Amino acid sequence: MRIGDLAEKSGLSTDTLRYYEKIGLLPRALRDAGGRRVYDETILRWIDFLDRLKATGMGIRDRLRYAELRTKGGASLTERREMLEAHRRKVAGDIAKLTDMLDVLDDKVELYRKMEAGETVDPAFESCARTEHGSQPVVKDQSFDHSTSTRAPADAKSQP
Amino acid sequence: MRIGDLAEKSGLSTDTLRYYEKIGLLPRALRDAGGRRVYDETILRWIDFLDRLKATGMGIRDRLRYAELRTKGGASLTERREMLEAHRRKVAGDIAKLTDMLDVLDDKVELYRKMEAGETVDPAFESCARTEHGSQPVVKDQSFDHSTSTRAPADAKSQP
DNA sequence: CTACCGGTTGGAGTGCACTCCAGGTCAAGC
DNA sequence: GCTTGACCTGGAGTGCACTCCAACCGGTAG
Repeated sequence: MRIGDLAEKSGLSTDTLRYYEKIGLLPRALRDAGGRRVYDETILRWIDFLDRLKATGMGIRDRLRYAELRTKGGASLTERREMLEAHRRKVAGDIAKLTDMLDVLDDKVELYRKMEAGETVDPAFESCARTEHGSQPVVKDQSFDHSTSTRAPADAKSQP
Repeated sequence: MRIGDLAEKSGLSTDTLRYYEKIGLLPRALRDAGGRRVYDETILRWIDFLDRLKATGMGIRDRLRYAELRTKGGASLTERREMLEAHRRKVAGDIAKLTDMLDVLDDKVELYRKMEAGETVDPAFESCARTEHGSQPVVKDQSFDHSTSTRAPADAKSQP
């Protein structure tokens, strides 16, 4: 498999694949007689996992660190596990944040619908969209880190 | 309230607040006799909502568009609602993606723990972490857009 | 033989979202 | 009166994550 095929199968551009190799996210590829990169299917698993780490908000630095550890083999298992556990906590926190936002959006959409229909909105509830006001993380889950969402002093309104 | 106080209350830096005003995310603030920005509390609601849009992955362009619509008042209600509905679909998709990733991470952490404990992993399951394999979105929700996650051809393994 | 396609390299350019800085103004406290 | 500190402006700089480009090379089809 050459870089074009891999690009197609992985969904990344050839430029991105070369860039990833340059910075060390992908191992240096074997070359054919003409100096062209040759890949086997297994690389797809790694790319797929990298992609997931990225899609779930892990920055390039951490992905790089993880890739680096991976090349060191078994000795790095513990550190890799710790990285994944830390990422798991971040992901769980993000899910909670997004789930909260879903409620906020639903309320706001509801309000806008009413206003579009010409209903007069009680001044006391004008522009009101239920926000955090201490809503507990919705994910029923033990190892969960709220540190990322402990920030807003729970203002209950939001002007449209 | 001057910009320093607002920075403290909102969690944004004074530079960011001025930058937001410059690009139009925040309305041009009133000034005191000395030309300094003066804010009232209501701006916090707007900043808070902007912050949520950002935290849930809305880019500055769209936030800008929304802010622009907001200044146009009631005539823009429908478009604003449509934007929020589109964002809701994105957020719901993101939650599904993150929830999938949670499972992947749990499996990988589990595997690493076993390997750390010295258990020999069956070669057939070596480096195996259950991935998507068609897991339905976990969010029990009707108006949901999978378009963002219809991408990977479900490769079941991922080299650690 | 040559046109063309897909690959190679190093390096420059892009877009986002800030972040920092120089050089200046203003109001209040000592 | 002078210092201090918060604020002002315009513009430059930063970090991330690509993305594009010029100039070149190698294999294959017509």
